[in-house]
Amino acid sequence: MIRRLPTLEDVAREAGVSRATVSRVINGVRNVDPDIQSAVRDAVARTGYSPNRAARSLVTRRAETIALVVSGAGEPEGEKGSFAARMLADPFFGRVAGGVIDFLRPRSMHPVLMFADSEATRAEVVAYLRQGSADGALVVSTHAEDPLPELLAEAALPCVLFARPARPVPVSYVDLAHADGGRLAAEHLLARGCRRLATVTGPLDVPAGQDRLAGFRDALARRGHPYIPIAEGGFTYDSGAAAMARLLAEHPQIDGVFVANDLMAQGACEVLREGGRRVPEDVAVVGFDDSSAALACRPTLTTVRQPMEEMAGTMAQLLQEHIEGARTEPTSVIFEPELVVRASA
Amino acid sequence: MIRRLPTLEDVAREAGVSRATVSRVINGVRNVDPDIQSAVRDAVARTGYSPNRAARSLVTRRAETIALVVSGAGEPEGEKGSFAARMLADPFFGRVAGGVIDFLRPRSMHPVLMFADSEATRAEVVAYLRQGSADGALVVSTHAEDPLPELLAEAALPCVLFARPARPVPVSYVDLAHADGGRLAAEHLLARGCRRLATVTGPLDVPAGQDRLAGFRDALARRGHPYIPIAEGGFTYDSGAAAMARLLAEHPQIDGVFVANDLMAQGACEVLREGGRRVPEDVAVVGFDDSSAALACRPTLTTVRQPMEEMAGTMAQLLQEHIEGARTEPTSVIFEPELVVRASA
DNA sequence: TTGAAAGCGCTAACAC
DNA sequence: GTGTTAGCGCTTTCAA
Repeated sequence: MIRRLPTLEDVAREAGVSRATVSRVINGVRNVDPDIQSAVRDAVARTGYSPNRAARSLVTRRAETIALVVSGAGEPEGEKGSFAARMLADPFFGRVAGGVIDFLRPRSMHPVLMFADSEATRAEVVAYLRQGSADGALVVSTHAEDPLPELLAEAALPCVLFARPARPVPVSYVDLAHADGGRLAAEHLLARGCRRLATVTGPLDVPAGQDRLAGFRDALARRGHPYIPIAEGGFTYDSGAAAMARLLAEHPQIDGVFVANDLMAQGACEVLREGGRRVPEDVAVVGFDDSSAALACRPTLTTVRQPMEEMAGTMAQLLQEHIEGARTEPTSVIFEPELVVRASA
Repeated sequence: MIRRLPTLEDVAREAGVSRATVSRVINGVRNVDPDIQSAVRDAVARTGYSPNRAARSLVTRRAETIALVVSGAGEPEGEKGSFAARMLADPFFGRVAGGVIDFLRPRSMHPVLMFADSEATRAEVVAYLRQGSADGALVVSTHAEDPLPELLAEAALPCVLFARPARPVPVSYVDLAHADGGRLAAEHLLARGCRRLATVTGPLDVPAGQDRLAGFRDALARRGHPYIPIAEGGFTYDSGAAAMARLLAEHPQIDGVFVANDLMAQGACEVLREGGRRVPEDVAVVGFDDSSAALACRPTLTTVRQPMEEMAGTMAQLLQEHIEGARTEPTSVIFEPELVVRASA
């Protein structure tokens, strides 16, 4: 019995052929005699061989690994925990990661999880890719002005973003037609009879926040509602609750509100309830994303669905094409949102 | 300008020294003249060199990567999405992953995320480690009778489990003194005056479910409460709601309930509210975990805190020791729970 | 269709 | 304290 792990050489000897032949069989290259093929396979089984990834990567120059990176600004470590912990607790990230993984798994690939929220950690991401530890990156930015996409683009490293960057950068991305989502929300609220509308927006320095608001406003303006009170939130539960409270204090007559994501909508519903408003009887609420928060919320949220798993899958697909060189130009793929009607509006 | 990435050779030439010397500087090996050190560093900066991971791994036999694997039984793909998506949405997993990442990050390591819920995917995990793609595995099992720990142990692959396996396996693990947690819950409920207690348990085929129940029962028995109605749940929101409904139907007089995790407690609170019970005035509720669900729940949950980030950090630490050979025998580290009093009890 | 041989970029003896 | 050299295990021309 050999004490080290079996190598190609061992298998070759066992099968009575050369290393090259074993390699061909393993990699499914044609032009190998069927008899020899099965002899090799037997030898592989007998020796319990499995190819050494490092050795293979060294010559193919492929890590067969991709990085899933969550990139944010360097926020203070709140009591909600580290950046990584906060992101992992966010249902939005969960759906994106799930979509990526479901695309990768059938291909026997597994993502490396990275969190970047400082210059040092961003540099680490770039270094990781440069040294060939991963072939490309899927990046989810949580903030406007995130410098990572540019760093990656400058280094000519394959990457695909989830959502359009705030400033133009020559990289591929997948995104949602956020404005259409805002319109959907406006039309639904109007259709159910709401007349005193307001909105809790996302951060107004990121495209998703801006576009959802723009679409909502635009649809309302076209129906004769030129002015809508707004309160800006930060896509978190707490910020949604706080924004709702402000709105309620200044405009107690509100009968319908569009909240730019589900997590904030959950916070808003809570504030509404504490303020003695029934949802949807007194105030109808429409959320955004259709994340797990939409179902966890009481009442369950009527929301604008973002097909995140699909978007994430496409993102991974695009990255693979870039890595393989099948696609060289930056590409964007935009998905359409869909209204999901539940109890809150 | 060279078109390929710079190699050690390039840096050596640039600095006028040998490859070995550059390697020494890069790896911080002593016995290098300070002048030469800085000359090398300059050359590294000038060439923009970064070491090729595959080449290094090939000779060091270290991937400098660990796998974070979530292992479950092959459940049908419910409408809640794939296995990966479900796990990612679970606040329990989020805290574990966050803890692992926070341990790894300062060490410039990044975990590879793997999900195993079938024989094929479990084999993939084993193969991944065997081929040296990762040096070890951190495994979180979601089910009793998970065969993965045994597979890993048999292959002598470094791994550490989160929670004691249902059947004894010679591997290291971190865990909580679950029974003590159950006791804490019982004492708190009794102390606040509850006399008609009940409990929603976790799955009774896993140690965590059994032990929490045993501790709860034990503490009550010692105080003269020999019989407690129970309803078994599956650690999910829905199962908690369903179990609570059963309990309420059969024992409408209940005035206090210990629910074996926060997610189920959230579901239980919802059922209680729908059933016209005020929490905690009519029925006090104590959860378990102190996950994000505890804060999201209305009222906020009084719960038994599991220091998961710390446990996860220790798990990663143990794995590193095993990988480095500093630790060879299976080890267990048990943490103590703590009661966190909030609004629900 | 198969084999021989040349590296991929790096580390680690070993020699100086 | 530094350089020389021998591989690590694999893929891939190039010949046969």
